[in-house]
Amino acid sequence: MPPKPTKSAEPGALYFQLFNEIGIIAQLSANRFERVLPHGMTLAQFSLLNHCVRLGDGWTPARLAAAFQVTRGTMTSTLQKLETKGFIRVDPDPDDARSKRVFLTPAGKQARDASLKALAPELAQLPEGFPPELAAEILPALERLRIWLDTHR
Amino acid sequence: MPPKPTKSAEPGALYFQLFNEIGIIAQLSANRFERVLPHGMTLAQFSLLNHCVRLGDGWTPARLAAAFQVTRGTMTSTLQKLETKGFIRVDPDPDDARSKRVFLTPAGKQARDASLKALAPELAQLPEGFPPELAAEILPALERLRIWLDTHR
DNA sequence: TGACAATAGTTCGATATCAAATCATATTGT
DNA sequence: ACAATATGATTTGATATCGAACTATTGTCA
Repeated sequence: MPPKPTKSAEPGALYFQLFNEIGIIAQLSANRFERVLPHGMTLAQFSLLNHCVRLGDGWTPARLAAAFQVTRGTMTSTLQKLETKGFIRVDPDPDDARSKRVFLTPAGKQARDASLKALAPELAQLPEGFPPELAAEILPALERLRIWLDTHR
Repeated sequence: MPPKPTKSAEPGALYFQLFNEIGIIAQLSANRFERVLPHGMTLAQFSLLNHCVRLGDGWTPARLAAAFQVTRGTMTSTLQKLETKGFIRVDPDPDDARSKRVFLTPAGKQARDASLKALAPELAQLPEGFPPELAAEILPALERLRIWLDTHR
C-alpha cells in the first residue's frame, strides 16, 4: 500500500494558524502602542521617526514605502501627517525632480524620544511573559518569512 | 565600577523589531490572501468560516470577537457581511435573549472549501521559502506572545 | 533624437477596523 | 425584591490602508 501521506488532512492548516497568530499579535500590539503614543501618533508614524533616527534620514518616500511594505499612497498620507505635526521636513530631491527626500526636524527627534519614554512601561512588563531570548530566537525566522513574502509577490 | 548593563543602549529595540516584522507579515499575508479569495471575502470573513468548520459552529458573536481579538462592533460588521452573502445564519440564543448564535449554511461550507482551493496555490509555494518545520517551531512562541498580550491589556 | 516604458508621488473611492455611546437583558448584592 | 452593575449586540464617526487612475519626470532603445 502507498505510504500514508503525513498530515494531508488539512492542507495549510499550520500556515493558517501561523498567519492567524501573527495577524492577531499585530493588531493587539499596534493598538496597545497607539494608546500610549504621544501627539496622537500612529504606530506607522512612530516607526517612521524611529527608522530615521536609527538608520539616518534623507530617504525617499518610495524607499520608505518599500521598507515598511505599504503602498506609496499610504506613505504619502503618513508623511503628510508627520509634516503637519512638524516632525519631518520633505525637500525636493536635487538629483531627481520626480522624487523627494525626508528629513527629521528637531521636534521630530524629540517626539521620537518622547514616544520611547511613553512606550517604556509597556515594554518593561513584556519580558515577564515573553523573554527577550525568545524574541531573539524567533526573529530570524520572521525576517525570513517577511523577506520571502516581499520578494515572491 | 558597576557591571556594564547588557545592551541597554536601545531599550526595547529587539521588541520593536519583533513587532515590526510581525506587522509587516500580517499586512503582506492578508493582502496576498484577499487577492485570491472568492466572493470578495476578506481574510477575517474566511477565517471565521474556517473557524466554524474546524471547531464547530453555534458560537456567540462575543466569543468569536474574543477568539479573533476584534471588537464586538467589528464582529457585528463581519457577521453581517457573511450573512448577506448567505454563508452564515444568525439565530437568537435560546438561553440568553441578549445573545445570538452563529451557524454555517451549506453555502458557507462551500465557500470555505472554495477558499481553501483558491488559497492552495499560494500555500503550495510557501514551503520552499519557509519550511513547515520552521513554522511549527516558532508557533508556540507566537501563541505565548498572543496570549500574554491578550490577558495583560 | 524621439517614442515608449518605467518610476515617483499624489489623489480618489472603498472598506475594515477601532473607540465610544446606546439599548436591552442578566447577574449580583444588599 | 430591587437597585446597581455587568454583559451582548448594535450604531456612529473617525481613520489608516488599499488599489487604481493620474501627472510629471527619467530612462531606454531603435
